[in-house]
Amino acid sequence: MCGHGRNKHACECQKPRMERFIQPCMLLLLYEKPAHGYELMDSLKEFGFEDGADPGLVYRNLRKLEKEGRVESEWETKGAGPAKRLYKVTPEGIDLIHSCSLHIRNNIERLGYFLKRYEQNFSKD
Amino acid sequence: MCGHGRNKHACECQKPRMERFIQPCMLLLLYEKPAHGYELMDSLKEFGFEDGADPGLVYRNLRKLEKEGRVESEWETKGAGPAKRLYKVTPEGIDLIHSCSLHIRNNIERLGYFLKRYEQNFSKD
DNA sequence: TCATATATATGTCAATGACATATATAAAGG
DNA sequence: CCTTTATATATGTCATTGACATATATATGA
Repeated sequence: MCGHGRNKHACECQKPRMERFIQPCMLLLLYEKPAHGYELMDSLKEFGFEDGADPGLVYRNLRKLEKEGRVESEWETKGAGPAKRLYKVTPEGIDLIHSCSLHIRNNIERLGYFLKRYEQNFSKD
Repeated sequence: MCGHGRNKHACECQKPRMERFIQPCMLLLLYEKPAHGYELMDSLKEFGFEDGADPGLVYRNLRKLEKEGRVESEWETKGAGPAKRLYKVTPEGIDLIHSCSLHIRNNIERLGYFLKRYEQNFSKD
């Protein structure tokens, strides 16, 4: 089975990977509330990353975003469990959220155009 | 400059690649009318592939789709210019169009959810 | 003490896309 | 006739990305 919600279906095609979609999602979550990677893995479910996002993806993207100055972090040694790195968005990160949202708008338009054209060919009216 | 139409903007983030989006677009075009690669490169503009799609992408995807039985082709030696390969969609290709359209619906939902949440944070009301 | 939950990090491989380049044919213009 | 351009297909190479596996360490609870 593939997909979720109303669109769950037996799948014969490859899953679209939503490439790079994880980055704006992580940034938006961090904008709403500073968090550490382990939390993000879970809250990314809200954006459709089923079963929680892959740890490798999350941590590597966090480090990449930090190298680019989009987020910054500090170690939290206090509290329960092993030390965690608390991430916050920087102003540059917020800029990235804005420009990503424009791309996402574009993509919705393109995908919507595909669907419209798809339905012109296949809808049974 | 990045993007097109209403959403054209000065870009500071990486271009989303619309990974695999080219395949359903090619299949839908071929469903509407059998064509050869060179034509597709041009008509993919309608789906937002600016300046026409990359020849490498188009031809490699055509060969891949043919290997998977989603399209079939025959050489056209007649007519003007060098020999061209005329591609048609197979029933398996049509199945792929349908399941891709479900994925695309999912993606629109996910992207729409991101936008909604983005606007909750940033719209200036 | 042993298993489990929390937390971060890296290794490896395949899929994908971007860009460059190779090839051949035909038409058009000088 | 020769050169340029348009048509047409195909491959080479490299970086990015994602999927999956694995390594590591700390605290908690049974």
